[in-house]
Amino acid sequence: MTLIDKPVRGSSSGRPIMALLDLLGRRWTMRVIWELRGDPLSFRALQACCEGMSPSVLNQRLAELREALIVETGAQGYQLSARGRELLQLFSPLDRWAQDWAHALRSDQG
Amino acid sequence: MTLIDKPVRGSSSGRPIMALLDLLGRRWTMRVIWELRGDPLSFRALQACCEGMSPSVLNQRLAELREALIVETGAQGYQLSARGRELLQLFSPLDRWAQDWAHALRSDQG
DNA sequence: CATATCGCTTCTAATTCAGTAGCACAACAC
DNA sequence: GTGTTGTGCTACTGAATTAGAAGCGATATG
Repeated sequence: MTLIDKPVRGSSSGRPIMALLDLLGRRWTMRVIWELRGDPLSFRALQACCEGMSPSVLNQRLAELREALIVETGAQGYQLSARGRELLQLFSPLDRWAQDWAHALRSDQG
Repeated sequence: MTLIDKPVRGSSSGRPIMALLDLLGRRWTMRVIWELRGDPLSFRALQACCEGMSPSVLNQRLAELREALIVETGAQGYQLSARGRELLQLFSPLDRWAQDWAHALRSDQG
């Protein structure tokens, strides 16, 4: 039973996008992918990047991301797989969007 | 103190992208945005779309997304704001990516 | 009046996450 | 050999988040 077929947390539809949204909708998951956008990082470097997130959760996320073939372990530590870099590129526009968004929030509420 | 300025869960950097990743990295958040890609949905319709997610959590997510100006309430129920639809468009390629991904996972593990 | 549907609240239990301490291993110095 | 340092990672307990069911007040329809 693969990661895709088994009933995903909060989704038993089996549709890949639901499985993906569930995977990404776990605390720190997108952040970890984001932090691996550059050079490979060691476990402890990743931990430091993510403001000291718990090693237990980091290890869990890394296991999930490795099982999902998004992250792999290389000689210099953890890095995105080719597929993972593809996914990251889909996120790249988020950075720009987030800046506009922050500006709008400040105008609206601040 | 705005949503952007206050120390975001797991991030005190104040960088918009971190605030965004934190917001999206909560259970059901991306799923709710995804389910609102079409017509407006009522509270209970959204709940049904999301396989019966807890009304307490749904209400909490809707409040967060409204505060973030991503979701708004219209005559026919909840809908994405213009900004929210922009964000959704950044997600659209995810659907395609997820299908390739599912195929790869099945080849690799299934 | 009764009935139904709606958004939403309240409550408790289950799950997940946070945070600290520390283990096992390897690479170095001595 | 011993000691030190750094690594990936585990184990544990308490805190935070989520799940799940029940139901309230409001509105609409008969």
